[in-house]
Amino acid sequence: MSAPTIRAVAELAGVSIATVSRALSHPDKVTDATREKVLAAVKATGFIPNRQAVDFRRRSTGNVVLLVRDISNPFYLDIYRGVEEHAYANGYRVLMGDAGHDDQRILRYVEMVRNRQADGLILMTGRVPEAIHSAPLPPIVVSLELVDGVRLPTIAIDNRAAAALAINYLVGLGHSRIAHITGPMTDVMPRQRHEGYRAALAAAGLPVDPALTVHADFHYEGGQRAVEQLLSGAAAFTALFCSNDEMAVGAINALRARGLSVPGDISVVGFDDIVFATASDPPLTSVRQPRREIGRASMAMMIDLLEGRADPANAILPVELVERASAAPCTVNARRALLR
Amino acid sequence: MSAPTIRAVAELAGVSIATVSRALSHPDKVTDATREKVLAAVKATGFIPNRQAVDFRRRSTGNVVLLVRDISNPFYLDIYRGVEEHAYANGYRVLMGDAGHDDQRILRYVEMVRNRQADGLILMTGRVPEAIHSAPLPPIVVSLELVDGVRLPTIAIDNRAAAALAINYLVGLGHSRIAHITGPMTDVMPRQRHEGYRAALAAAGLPVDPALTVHADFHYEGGQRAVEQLLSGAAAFTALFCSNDEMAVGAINALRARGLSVPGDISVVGFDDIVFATASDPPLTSVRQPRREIGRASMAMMIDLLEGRADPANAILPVELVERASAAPCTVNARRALLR
DNA sequence: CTGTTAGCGCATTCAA
DNA sequence: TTGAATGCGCTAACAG
Repeated sequence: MSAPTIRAVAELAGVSIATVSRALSHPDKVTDATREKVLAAVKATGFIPNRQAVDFRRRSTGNVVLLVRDISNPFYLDIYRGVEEHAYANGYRVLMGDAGHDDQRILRYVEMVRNRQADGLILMTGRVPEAIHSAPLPPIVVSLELVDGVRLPTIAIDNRAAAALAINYLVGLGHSRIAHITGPMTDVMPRQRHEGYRAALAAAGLPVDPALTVHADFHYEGGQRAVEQLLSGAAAFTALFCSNDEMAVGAINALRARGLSVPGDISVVGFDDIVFATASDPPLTSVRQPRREIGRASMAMMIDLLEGRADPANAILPVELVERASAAPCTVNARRALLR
Repeated sequence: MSAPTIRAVAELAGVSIATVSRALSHPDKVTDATREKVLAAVKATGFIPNRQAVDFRRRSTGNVVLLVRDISNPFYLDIYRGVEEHAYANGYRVLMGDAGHDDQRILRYVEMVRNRQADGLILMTGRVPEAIHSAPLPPIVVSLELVDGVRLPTIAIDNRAAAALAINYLVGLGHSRIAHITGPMTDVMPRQRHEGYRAALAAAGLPVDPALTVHADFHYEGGQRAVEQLLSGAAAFTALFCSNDEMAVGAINALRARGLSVPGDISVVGFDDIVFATASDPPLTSVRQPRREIGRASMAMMIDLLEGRADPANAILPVELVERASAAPCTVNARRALLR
C-alpha cells in the first residue's frame, strides 16, 4: 500500500539506487540505455520521489515565505497568485504571512527560515526589525518596498515616477491645487510617492502647499478622516491624489458625504487599481501596478537566489494610469471649491 | 557555523540522543532531573530541532493546504488569517491554493498531499473532481461549502437560516416583492441560500415568483448583469437579496445607473460583510459570517484529524445581520417601482 | 527510566 | 559510467 521507493525502481530496472537517483536528477550523467531502462521502471512502478526525503537530503525545503505589509489588503491577493504560480511551476511552495506592523511577527517568519521550515523570504513590508541582523541574513527578496539601510535584491516600481504620472495627468486636466493623502511616512515607499507628488508639481511650475498633504495609513477610514482634515483646513483644492485605492474610496465617500461631487467638484486619483476601484462610484481612476507580474518576478528572483544563479539584477516594473471616471477637467464649478 | 544537532545537546547533558529526543517530545517519559539537565543543555547550545528531520522521521510535513473557491475574493483573506493563526500556534504551516473552478487545479493540490508535500486539505470549493476518488482520500475538512455525495468533517454556517435572516429582515421592513441574485447553482452552498430565500418567503405567506430569481456567479459584473435582467423583466420588486457582497455592490451600482435610489426605491441586502460593504454607497446591510473563526475552527478540526483525536464533530457557526443603510422600510416611493 | 540500534528515502562520495 | 557504502538529524522500537 505504501508508495514505491527508489529501491523498487532500482530492482525492476536491474541497476543500483544510485543510478536511479542519477538518471532522474542528472540525466546526462548516465548512458541513454540505462536512462531509458530507469524511466521505464519508474513508469511501471508509479514511482514519485518523496519530496520530503529529497529536501531533507538536499537541506532545502522548497518553501518560500511571502511576508506582506497587511494581509487584509486585497491588493496582495494578485501578488500571491503571481508568486504562487511561478513557485508551483518550479516545484516550490508559498507560505503567506502577515507582518501586521509588528516586529515580532516578522522575526517569527525569519525564524522559520532559520529552523529550516522555509528557504527564503519575500519581504513586502516597509521595514525590518533591527534584531534581524543578530544572525546572518537568510535569502531575502524585497518587493514593492525598500528597506532603509539594507541592500537586498529588489523588485519594485518607480514610485516617484508613478506618483508623478498621476499628478501630471491631473495637471493636464487643468488642476493646480492638488492635495495628497499619503501612506505611513515612516516607510520608504509612501515617502517616495510623496516625493513624486512634490516633484511633479514643482516641475509643472506649481506651488507645493504643505497644507494640502495629509498623512494617513492606507486604510478606508484613514482616507475618510484625511478628507475631513483637508476640508476643515483653510487651503482649497480641486483634485486629490491618494497613495492607495482603499483610501481613495474612503475619500470619495467622505467628499460625497460633505455634499461634494466627484469629479464635478473634486477629481480623485488612486493608486493600485484594486478590484473595487471599478466598483466605486464613480469608478476610480488609478495608477495600476502589474501585481501578478510583480509576484512572478519576485519568485523568479528568489529562485535565482536559492539556486545560486548569477547575481539577480534588481528590476523596476512599469506602471500605467487607468482612466475611469473619478477625474475630470478642472471646471468653473470646481473653481468654486478652489475659492471657497 | 552549522546549527547544533541533538548530538551536541546529548554530549553536553551527558545523556544519549534518545533521551534528549524524549525529554523534548515526551517530557513525562523522563525524570525531572534528566529533563532539567537536557533543557539546560538545549539552552546552552542554542539547539533548535531541525523541523525537516523531525517531519521526515515522523512522516508528516506540518503543511496544510487551504484550497479556496476563488482566491481573488477578499472574503478569503480573513479566512486565511484565522487558519494561519491557529496553524502557527500549533506548529503547522498553511499553503493557500486557488481552485479556480478547475478540476485540474484541485487535483494538483490533492497530489501535493499524496506526494508528502502536505498533510491535509481544507476545502473551500463547491465541488471536488470525480478523479479524487481514484485513491484513498487524504485528510480533508470541508468548510463553508458542502460537497455532494461525500461525507466529510465540515465547518459551515446554516446557509438556509442565514438567507432567511436576510429575507425576514426585509419582510419586517414591509417588503413583499423581494428579488434574489444567486451564486452558481451547480454548487450546494448557493442552492441552500436560495432555498432559505424561498422558505422564508413561503413562511411569511408571500408568493415566490420565479421571475424574481436570477442566477449569477458571485462576481461584481454578474451582479450588474443580474440587475439589468431583473429590470428588463416584467416582475416588479422593492427589495433585493444578493448571495454575496461583491454582487450586491455591482447590483447597487447598476440600480443607480438606471436612476433608481438605494434604499429609496430598492432595498438591498448582501452576504459576507466584506470590507467594501462599508465602503459602498450606501453602506451595505449584509449577513456577516464569522470568517476568522471559521478559519480557526477549520484548522482546529484539521489538527484533530491529523493527530488522530476523537472524531471531530461537525460545527455550525452563527451568523448575524449587520444593519447599515442599503435597506429601508418599503415606502410609497418604492411602491411605485413595484407597480412600474 | 535510559541507552543501543535501526532505519526514514534519498543524494553523493569513493572505488572500481 | 556504475555500484557499494555512508549519512542527513531525528524518532521509535527494543533491551536493559
